[in-house]
Amino acid sequence: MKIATYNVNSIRSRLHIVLPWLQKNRPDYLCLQETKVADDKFPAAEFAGLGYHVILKGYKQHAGVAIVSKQKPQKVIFGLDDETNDADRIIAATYDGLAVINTYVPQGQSKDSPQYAYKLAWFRRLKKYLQKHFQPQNRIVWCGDLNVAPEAIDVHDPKRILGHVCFNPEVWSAFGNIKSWGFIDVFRRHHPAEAGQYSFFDYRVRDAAGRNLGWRVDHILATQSLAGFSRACNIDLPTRFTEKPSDHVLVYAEFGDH
DNA sequence: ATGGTGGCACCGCCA
Repeated sequence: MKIATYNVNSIRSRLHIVLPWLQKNRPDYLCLQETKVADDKFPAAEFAGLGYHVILKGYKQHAGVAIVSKQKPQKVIFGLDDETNDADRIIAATYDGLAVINTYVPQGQSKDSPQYAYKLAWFRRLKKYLQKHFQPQNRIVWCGDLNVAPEAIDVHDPKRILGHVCFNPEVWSAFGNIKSWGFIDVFRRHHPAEAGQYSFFDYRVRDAAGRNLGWRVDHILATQSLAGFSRACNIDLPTRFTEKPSDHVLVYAEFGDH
């Protein structure tokens, strides 16, 4: 089983990257974030043309998530299933005993902003959601743009970046609280202590990708029963070195016996 | 250095 996650920063502006990647690599699942498109304008036919199903939720302008899959999803949950819901930030589906949870966690803007409080609360809401809908002993993969760099080796300049909304003890604790529910960082399982592997490069930093000035904020996590079978997890840097790239790159993992 | 770039919406906002 192959799964990938990619913050596209507009799906309509990234089809020239996504469709060839799908065709070449044929993953079972591709989780997309920041599709930035309302549902009726999502380019679903392009995915159907490659033999993929797609479930999606987005409103105009910001956020938006989708799961592209070979198999038809059985049960789909849109949003956090609470009052605020945030259906354009989390979408989950089950496929024959596997649950795929795709999230676009709020970035948080700055530590003194309401958006940051919202981000921290978002992790608490996610914990409730997991407890309500899922069980950690089952096969679950949680992936997406989680807007957290978990360790010093996940950013290019930890001393300078410390205190950022994606890199500080408070978000590490919020993220750790979700992980402790039952998730293992699949990338770190295959690359323990390896620094310099990033999934996000700020557009505003000159030649960020060329100079490898990045952050690892896009993740693939899995519950123990699934993570035990992971075979590889890698960051697809070439998705950054193309025409009109997203500021994120694609991350992919493989599970199973071949 | 209080910018920089990019995307979508509108004429700012979020990242």
